[in-house]
Amino acid sequence: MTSGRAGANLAAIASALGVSAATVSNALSGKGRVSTELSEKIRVKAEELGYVPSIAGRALRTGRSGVVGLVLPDIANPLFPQIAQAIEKAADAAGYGVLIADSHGNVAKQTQAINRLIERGVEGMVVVPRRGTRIGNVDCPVAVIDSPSTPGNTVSADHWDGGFQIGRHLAELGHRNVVIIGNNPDSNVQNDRIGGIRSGLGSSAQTQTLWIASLEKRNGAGCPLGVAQKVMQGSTAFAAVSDLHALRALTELQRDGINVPEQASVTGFDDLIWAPVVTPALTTVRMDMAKIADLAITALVRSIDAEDRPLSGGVVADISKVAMELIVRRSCGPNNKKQAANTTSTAGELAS
Amino acid sequence: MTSGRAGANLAAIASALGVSAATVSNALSGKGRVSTELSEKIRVKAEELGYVPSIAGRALRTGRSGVVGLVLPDIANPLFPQIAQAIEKAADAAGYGVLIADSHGNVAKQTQAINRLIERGVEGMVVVPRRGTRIGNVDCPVAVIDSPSTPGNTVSADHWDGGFQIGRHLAELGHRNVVIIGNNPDSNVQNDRIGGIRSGLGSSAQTQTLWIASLEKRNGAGCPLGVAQKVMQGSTAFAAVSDLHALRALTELQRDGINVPEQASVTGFDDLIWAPVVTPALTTVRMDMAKIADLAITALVRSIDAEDRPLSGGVVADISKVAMELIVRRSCGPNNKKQAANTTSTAGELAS
DNA sequence: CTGAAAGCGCTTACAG
DNA sequence: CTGAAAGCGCTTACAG
Repeated sequence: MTSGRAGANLAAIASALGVSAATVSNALSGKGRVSTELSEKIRVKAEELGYVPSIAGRALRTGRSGVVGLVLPDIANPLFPQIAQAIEKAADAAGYGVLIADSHGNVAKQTQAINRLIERGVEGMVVVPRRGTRIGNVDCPVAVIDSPSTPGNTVSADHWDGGFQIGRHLAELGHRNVVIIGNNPDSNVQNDRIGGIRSGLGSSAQTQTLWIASLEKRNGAGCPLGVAQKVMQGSTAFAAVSDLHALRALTELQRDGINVPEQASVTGFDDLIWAPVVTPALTTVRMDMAKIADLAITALVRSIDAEDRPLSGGVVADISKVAMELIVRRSCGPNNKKQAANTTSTAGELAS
Repeated sequence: MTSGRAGANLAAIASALGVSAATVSNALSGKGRVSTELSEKIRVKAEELGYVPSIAGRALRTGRSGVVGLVLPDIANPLFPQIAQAIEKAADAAGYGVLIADSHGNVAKQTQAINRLIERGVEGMVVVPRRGTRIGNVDCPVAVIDSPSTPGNTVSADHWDGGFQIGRHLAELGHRNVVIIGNNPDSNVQNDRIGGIRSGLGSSAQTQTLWIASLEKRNGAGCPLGVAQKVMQGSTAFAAVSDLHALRALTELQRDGINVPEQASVTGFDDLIWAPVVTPALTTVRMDMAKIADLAITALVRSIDAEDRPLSGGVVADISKVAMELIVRRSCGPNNKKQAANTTSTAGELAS
């Protein structure tokens, strides 16, 4: 906040023009208390001197930093880049800069990250909480992006509806025996998605849930999911709560000689970067990140403006859930008994 | 930068204790000009009042914002999360906050992003430039992370060496006919990697390069790479310059009935999140992001300290390239003529 | 060891 | 329409 690396400050412009700093300030902020001609002269001079306003000076005077924080549980998570990008864009449009913080690791780190952000003077923050964390008692407005079923949530995708769309799509393709693949049964987001999938499939469908975390605890990280076996046992579709798990299922099926989508359909979630790239391309569901970010930032800014330098901050209350969009790609085909039976033997030949 | 949401500022502590603000400042900054007992009393009082120093006040006085910028060409790129995370961590360790900026789109956006960062008072910035961009004439120290062969580069992975390790590994496994998969021939990073791969394979190997961008321009986005056909024509390995392209090749091979690694090996680059998760797990090469980030931030901070509020900034000069680490996983096996010949017919059956 | 004073750059009532 | 003055919170010589 050295401001004038380029040298000029308000006073410099003022003295160069023989006017007061107050007038320069008024002219540049365009509040209209200065004559048009003088304003114009000041603007030109400012440009000429390469004037860059000092955020520090302004912040000190107004108590506003023009910066919000973004707390992410794990920046390396493949979904968060989308969030970060959307938040940055929305914040920028609202005139705010974005300071990032990674709550990587544990809840203590999250609290620490939040505190550091406060020390750095953020006016508010958007936080994507760690699993099972409640954000309480933060000294500034907070918008929480999590899951509609999480208390204190501000905005999020309608994960349940996303699941419902997937489930309905599979049902329409004729799938009646579906394996749902989740990672962690403690995740609100995952449970919302799974609930939606089940509901979308309808009561006539058989479902079972494969929890990767439990499986890996038993068999070691990176162990096979055993999806090919599920196909032998009659399952015709795999609905994963993330494109990452869908990818895992897809490649394991292929490696074991099962044709996707002829013998088994695979769906994911989130439209991650590889979804359109793999063969066959993944059917998935996408959240409208831009909209979520807009809502989060709008709510945050409203709260910041409403408070207008109070002594206590707080959590912005529940607002809305954003619809998800189904993206149908080739990994998902009709359940065709004859073909499935047909290819089982071929698969057998190849698998060994 | 409202500082005292919690209320207390230096003056409040001072008057509560009947001392001067200067003394409080000295005590809290620990520069040792205050008696131990008084220091302790001040520290306790500060804690009690929930004192949070005003960055704005300090910044205005010292001319230092304690913030650096991070400019990324596309936050949604799967590799950048790792960069962002590492930079955030390194900056945090050095006492700096990180303001993010996305130069998404074009070069004009990049310039604009840089300017906005300057307006926000960053003391320096780390930039991962857009392809083919030179960063010049920025009003603060800049560390550039790109490729050793890019002029003005500050730190980066040794992409050539990473390629070399991949190439040598494939050569040791007996591969003599390798397809290199790149995206864009204009990328310094990709060219470095490809040069390394060729060199690692040695002069006895036949190589050809498949440029995805050109292919897609002819055949449309998401078109098949035709990798199975390459196998029929005698290629036994595919070395991609990114795990994303490796994944594309892998799934396409599997979909076309080619067994990986028995009939063809596949390697990637960057150890992206799915590399260990797919079946077979991808052999790849990883950059030491933590080290790269440390070097970038160290160089940046040194430059910031050296300048100590000059009128001109500039680019931190060339420094170093960081070794890459080969990660061998199952996607990569020995070239075994007999087995390859053996499975070709099976592949043929399935392919149609 | 402690304090009084000045000043970083800005904005905002308030006077004129 | 324009200006003089005060003050946001901090740190840093300088005196004592």
